[in-house]
Amino acid sequence: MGTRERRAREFREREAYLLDLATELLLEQGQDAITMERLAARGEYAKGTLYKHFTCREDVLCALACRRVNNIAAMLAQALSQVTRSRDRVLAMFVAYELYAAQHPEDFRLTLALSAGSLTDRVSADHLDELENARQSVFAISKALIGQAREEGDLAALPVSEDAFTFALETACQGSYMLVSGDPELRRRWNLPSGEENMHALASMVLDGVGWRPLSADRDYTALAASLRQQLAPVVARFSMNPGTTSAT
Amino acid sequence: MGTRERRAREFREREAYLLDLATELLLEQGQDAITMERLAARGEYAKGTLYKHFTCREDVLCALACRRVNNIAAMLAQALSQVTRSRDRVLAMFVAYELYAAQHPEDFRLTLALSAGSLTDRVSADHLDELENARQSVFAISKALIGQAREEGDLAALPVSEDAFTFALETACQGSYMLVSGDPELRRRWNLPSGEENMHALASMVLDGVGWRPLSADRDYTALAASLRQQLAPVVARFSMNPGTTSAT
DNA sequence: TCATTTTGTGACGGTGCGTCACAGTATAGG
DNA sequence: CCTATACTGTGACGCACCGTCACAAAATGA
Repeated sequence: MGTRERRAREFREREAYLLDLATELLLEQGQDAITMERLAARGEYAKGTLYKHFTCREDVLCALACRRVNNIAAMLAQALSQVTRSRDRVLAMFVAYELYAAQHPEDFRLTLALSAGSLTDRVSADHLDELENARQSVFAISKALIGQAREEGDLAALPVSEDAFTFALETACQGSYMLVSGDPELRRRWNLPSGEENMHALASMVLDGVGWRPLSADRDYTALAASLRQQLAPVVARFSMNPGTTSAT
Repeated sequence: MGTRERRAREFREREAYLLDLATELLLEQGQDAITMERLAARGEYAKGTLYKHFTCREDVLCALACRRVNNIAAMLAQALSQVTRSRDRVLAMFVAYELYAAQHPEDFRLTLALSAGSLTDRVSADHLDELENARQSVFAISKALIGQAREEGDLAALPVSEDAFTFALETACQGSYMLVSGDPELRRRWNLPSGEENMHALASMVLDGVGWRPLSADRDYTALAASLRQQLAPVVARFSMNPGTTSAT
């Protein structure tokens, strides 16, 4: 009698169910609406049961963020498969990020909220680990791109370690979306042609600065970005935020 | 009889007093400790009075952030006055930011928390405006540097508008500190030589990429950064977070 | 069938928010 | 100096949410 296994499975399924509920709340009313109270009221389990899965409210947000980050990683992987040359792929990554951010501003809000409070204290070690792993898988994508570029001879020397460069790329990307999504008016105030254009310009500068070939002088990345935007829109849209996307089956 | 004026002055003084209290709470117990409840309990005014000044809790955080941003702007201005050449000054700005971030991690937390929730709804228009102005004054510093570089012929052409470039610089800087201060373990996991070194490397890449002279090949910015770090430490420390720093007198 | 273990519950004490009717105090006019 | 009026300050109140815990219900297996 596999009682043990069945119990474990049911537990996982219920967690997925609860996270689906949380996702609904997030989409309908924003992250502040994700409360233990409402989760219990809307779903079929009482508050006490919720605390069998999550140590606290932040733990729910953390688990939710984890799903999202995994989803982003999958989305990026798919987007990158559309082009071949390493620098084109970097651009594809930026474009995909941008499209995703436009479709799911709440995702970034979630990330910010988690960064703002100190997680480590109250969140369960399990969910924290899971989130960290998910983040690693996103970073791994950038890192693989750098590896590819070096192999193919498009990127000769780096002034810093590959890890540090990976980190810098991600950092710049997320920082930009933070400012933009944090205050939608910011873009207007600063006469930024558009969030996208700005990001690509920054990316161009960094990549040119580091000598990642073909340099922007040798290839029309603006045009490429435009066409990628067309091409990737449906791909990104497929990774929407509807509940269950990343649930176990 | 300047009754009107006196009242207005007293009002401003009380607001400063309340923000001093909030700062104490922030320093002692973190931003979650800043509640209307405790502010009223610790200070000499009742809750109802607090709501004469602030529309809600977030409004307090907003006003507090405003003070901080102004303080950072002042600090940066001072730091930049230590060197003359434009690109050196950019480096000084990065170093100053870094030193400040190390000394006041709570500042960044505050910024993140404000970006995570939608301010515009509940925060008073006054405080929001003030915060926006404060931010502008920080951006203005970066922008002035770009102006200087162009005037002096150290920066020929930009692939984007000056505003966009300014924005990109700030963005990258803040994004990095977000990731680092959000999760102190991140640095360790990624074998980042150090947060500073990483930031400077990124800055170097961007500045080289955009052709801001002298290029890093022509000048030892690593050594300059190290010496700036020594030189600026006491300057930055002077702009500490003790209450009243930015109060009206 | 029933003792035992596991799972699920929701009432409870506590904290914090934002409001509002009222108490207290200053101002100015008589 | 007194009083009517306007302004300022208050804290109790209703509400929402958190996280806990003693107990109820159900599943297990002997």
